[in-house]
Amino acid sequence: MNLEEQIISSLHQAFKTCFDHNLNIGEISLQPTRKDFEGTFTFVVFPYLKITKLNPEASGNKIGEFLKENCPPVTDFNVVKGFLNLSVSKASWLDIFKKLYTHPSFAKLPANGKKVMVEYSSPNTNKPLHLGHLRNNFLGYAVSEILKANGYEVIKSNLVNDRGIHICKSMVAYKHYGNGETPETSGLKGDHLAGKYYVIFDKEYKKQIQGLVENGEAEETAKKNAPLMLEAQEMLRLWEAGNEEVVQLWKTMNSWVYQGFDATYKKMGVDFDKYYYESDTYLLGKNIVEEGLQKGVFFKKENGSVWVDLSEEGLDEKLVLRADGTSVYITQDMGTCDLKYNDFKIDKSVYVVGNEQDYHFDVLFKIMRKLGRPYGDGLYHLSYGMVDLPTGKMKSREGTVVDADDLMQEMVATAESHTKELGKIEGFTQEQASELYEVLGLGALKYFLLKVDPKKRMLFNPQESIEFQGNTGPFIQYSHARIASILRKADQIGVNYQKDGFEHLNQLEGTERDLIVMLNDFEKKIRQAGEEYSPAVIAQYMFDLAKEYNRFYAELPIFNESDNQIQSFRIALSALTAQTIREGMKLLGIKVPDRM
RNA sequence: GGUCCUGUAGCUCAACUGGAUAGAGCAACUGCCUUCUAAGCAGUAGGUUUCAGGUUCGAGUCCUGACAGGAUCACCA
Repeated sequence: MNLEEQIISSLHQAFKTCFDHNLNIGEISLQPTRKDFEGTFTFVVFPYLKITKLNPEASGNKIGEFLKENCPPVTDFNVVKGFLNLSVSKASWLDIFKKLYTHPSFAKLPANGKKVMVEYSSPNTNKPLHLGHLRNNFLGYAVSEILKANGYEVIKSNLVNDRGIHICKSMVAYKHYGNGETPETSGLKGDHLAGKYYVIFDKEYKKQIQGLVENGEAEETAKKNAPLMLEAQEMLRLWEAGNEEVVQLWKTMNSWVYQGFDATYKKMGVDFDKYYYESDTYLLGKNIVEEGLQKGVFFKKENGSVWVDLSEEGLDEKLVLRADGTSVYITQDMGTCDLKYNDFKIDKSVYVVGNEQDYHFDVLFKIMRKLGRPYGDGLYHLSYGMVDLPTGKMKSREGTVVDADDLMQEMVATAESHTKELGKIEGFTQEQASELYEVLGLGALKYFLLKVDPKKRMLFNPQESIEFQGNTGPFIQYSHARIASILRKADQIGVNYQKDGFEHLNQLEGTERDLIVMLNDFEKKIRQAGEEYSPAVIAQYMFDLAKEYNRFYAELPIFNESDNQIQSFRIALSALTAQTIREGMKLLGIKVPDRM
């Protein structure tokens, strides 16, 4: 039983004894005491006045007295209005510290025997990744790590959108204007090469439309009849028919793109356990349409198209199969949904996809539940908001996208110049230095994108994201490096801080206590982040923890402390903080340096 | 137009899910490097939580209605 549970149990007892009332344990909750008041936990008595039949002040006092007498960790209390503030003994905090410090895997909850798949990234293969993908990838990776820490077995998957009209556009443009260019001859990363031709397609296509319009065609028909568009559509048809030449070009260009993506993923520090390719899955789902018809979940219209009626669920009728019997987007998503389950027997399936697809996933999940899938309740759309630029929305065709590779490179370069300016890397080898720049640059970027609640749209201001002060990744990394420095020194001069150097300690400063309180919260934060699928919870916690540590660091001496026990305790407290920062940042996919 | 999301300090974000005097960072200003990393710490200033009602001991949080921004409503993906 942890401290909070212990106090809650005593509160339960208090109501029984003082007011002869059996309070439901689950209904009792404590909240942190506000900084301006004495105490650590606060119990709000307002909701219970009908039970106590006393005024708020008297109720608080009566319960407080009981706890002081009967709950050993509670040493004191005060009542302000209806708020009962509880102080906890130093010994309890020291106990908690010892427990955390000697607990080998405090950052991981026990396995719960459940499997979850997290699908994220899911790129199109016609262009390189951009800023929006960065948010997606960092989120997906971090949520996977967080779910692992919550005891799930996690399968990270990537559903690659490798076929369709978009890649055909790149292929058509390449055929016309490529002159046999390859990543090798052009010096371009494969994904950037494909993207280059996607842009060329759009440019030439627009010229053709303009030409047609000038010849008197309406814009609508011009868009449909432009030769390049017709050619792309024909290419898609040929691809589906298995035309050898087209398939060959498709394979070649996609393989270039994958090489490019691999490099980008590596730099981002994300990975996948399972790749799905849409070229393999796009025909799936038709059998489910059949099943749905038989079960009466779907119905057929006169022209042969198949629909689902979700009006009872507050949505509309939705098409699941075209009149000509071909699939739509949701058809294959139904199929892939089953495929994932059949492959891994997962209990939960998380889709990290932007909020512009809220409606689509709402429909998909409702359909799968209507069909009675065993994993139906485990389907979750982790919907995240767009990333805006100060100049407005990113539009790939207008060239206002922020390229992922460029941005990461820029962040690393900024980290480098900033670090050199501060002149703190004496004695670093060239290799160590560039490793540090990577860690800092990417740490800054990841933290910037992860600290915001996923579901909110966010503004990406290049200037601010590059800041290294305040609520940033490097600030947290810096706090870790400071501690690492202390530990090096402690090892060097032979201070024992492993377990028993502070066994008989019986005093505790306020900042030390505040730090322990915060460290003790880690498990709760991991749980909350898992329940809410929100790395932002961890990010916020990391910042608060680092800030608390820096306060401790500034206020209290360590190596100038004359009392050996206090000294080794402070070093141990620092070590535990470092470990918590390391584990927490790992959940965000951010590395922490030992020196910076 | 229907549906959904968002609206908090000049800017970027929090607020433990209904609790006390709404908190951080950036930007501005003031202190602190002869103690362990100043990428730090302490402090000052900055608010009618978009607006109007309602629910109750108590509302940034819940309900209703405005207003603003965004997404979506394809036999596209």
